Amino acid sequence: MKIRINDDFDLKKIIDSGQCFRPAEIERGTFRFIIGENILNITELGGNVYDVDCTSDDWERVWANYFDFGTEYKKIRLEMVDFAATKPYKDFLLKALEFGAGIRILRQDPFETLISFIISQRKNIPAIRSSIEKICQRFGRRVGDVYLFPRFEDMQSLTEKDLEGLGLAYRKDYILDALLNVSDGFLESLEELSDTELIERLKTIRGVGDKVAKCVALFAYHRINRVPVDVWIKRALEDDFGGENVFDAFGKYGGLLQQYVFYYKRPQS
DNA sequence: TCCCAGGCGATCT
DNA sequence: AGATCGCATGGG
Repeated sequence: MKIRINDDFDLKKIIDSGQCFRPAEIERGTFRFIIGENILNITELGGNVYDVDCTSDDWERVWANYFDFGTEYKKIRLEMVDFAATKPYKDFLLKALEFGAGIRILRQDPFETLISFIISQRKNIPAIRSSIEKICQRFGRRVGDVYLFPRFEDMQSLTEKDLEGLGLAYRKDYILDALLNVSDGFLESLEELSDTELIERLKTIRGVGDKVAKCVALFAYHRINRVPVDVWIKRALEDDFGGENVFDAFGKYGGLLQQYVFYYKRPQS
């Protein structure tokens, strides 16, 4: 099925912006995304046209939400460009907003996002991907040549021993504590909470601090005003913004701006 | 080889 | 409340 997408939509940038770990460019111009038990192969045909290997029903039901087509990213980006132009650090900001044009914030699965960002601490992105892929292969259901990310039910009775050999190191305990907490609709119940309450609840899980909680809030619960501050954002704040927290100034889009800055600041691997 | 990674919890002041 | 430190492992 062919589709046309007129808004900001750059698959490679979305994948390389550090918000997700499993999606990949499997052939030149063809990308694979997975959410739940849904697998999508999407190919760039040029001229804002894409080929997708799903039904129009699944596109509307699953993928339009996942790619957040209800939000106009180009419009927001241009608003941010106008606002950035009034700032003393505009040179860096304008370059970041241009460089990252096409980035969107995916609406990802909360359980996968939580486990993934617990793993992410003190790891580089290739190492994170490696650990997550091993988890999928060991505990996830196989669909063709793809392993789904395991559901909570697939992991709930795991012990520390089951988590060996996955490159998790001290994070094993954190994942086990997350599994203890994440039951009986815990993650679903967070949907209705305010941003600050959501983050506080997530931080009750061992191994979830401010940074990981904000990543989950931003990437799974779509709280696009929450700003995870990692080493790269810290560096940008010091190197490029004179220590001033620019993200506050952008208010409700702070988390989105954070994503542009992260993508611009982090060297491409 | 060596450095460092989308941090966190414990332990101080 | 804020600063410092150890942490296990793997990727570049």
